[in-house]
Amino acid sequence: MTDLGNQLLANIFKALAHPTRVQIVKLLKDGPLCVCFILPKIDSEQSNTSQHLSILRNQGILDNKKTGSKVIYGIKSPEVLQMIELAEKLILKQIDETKDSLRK
Amino acid sequence: MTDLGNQLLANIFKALAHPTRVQIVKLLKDGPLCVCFILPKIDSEQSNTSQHLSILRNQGILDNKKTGSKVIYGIKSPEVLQMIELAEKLILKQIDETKDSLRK
DNA sequence: TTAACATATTAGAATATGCTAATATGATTA
DNA sequence: TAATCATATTAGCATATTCTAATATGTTAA
Repeated sequence: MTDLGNQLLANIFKALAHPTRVQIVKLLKDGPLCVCFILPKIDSEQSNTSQHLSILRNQGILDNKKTGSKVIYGIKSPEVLQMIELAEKLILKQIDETKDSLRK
Repeated sequence: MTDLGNQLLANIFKALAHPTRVQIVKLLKDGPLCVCFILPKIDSEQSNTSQHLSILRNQGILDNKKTGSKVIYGIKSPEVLQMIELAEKLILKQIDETKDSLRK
């Protein structure tokens, strides 16, 4: 693919390259949630969590809708869930390898 | 998953969060290659490319073996190829949406 | 054994990212 | 309309990442 394509791909990975953002995506895996529900699950300031939500939204990973004064975020690109599953699989394999190499 | 798990997941995404590193992984998709083959494909300094290879190796995404003075890098965790494919699918959908919204 | 080759490592400057604290915006309630 | 609630935005500091230039290490060839 082109340089531009690799940059776009890197941008997607960058959006997921933070533990808080991974946590947010996983929180939303079963459906959209109010920010007011997300905030207390996340161990950081309201403004910081809002910034992370905004990064995920700007990359087209999440979308949101306003209802009154509340805002509901949801997953717009379900591919990210599969990407996270693959990364989990990769990590589990690495852990198994490490265990094996300790045993012998 | 735990906080630790989200950090490990984020580390995998971080390893892919650079266009040069995406390009390297894609170069290796059909099999291992010599650094001497990779270097001229990548538009940056030798030392910089070496640093990117090292980041991918440290995250368990690539592995390498020495043969004489040459070094061969290959994909150790093929899950990353599927992760890139999913990210590509996501981007293509976004582009289609953008085209649609321009039309109407 | 010296020179050349292939790759890795290091230091440090430039840039990007993440965080906090403060403030802004917009909806709801009193 | 004033006060409060829910969320977003901004500024600026702290930290992390990226790049270049220089140098180191190990291997092969003369």
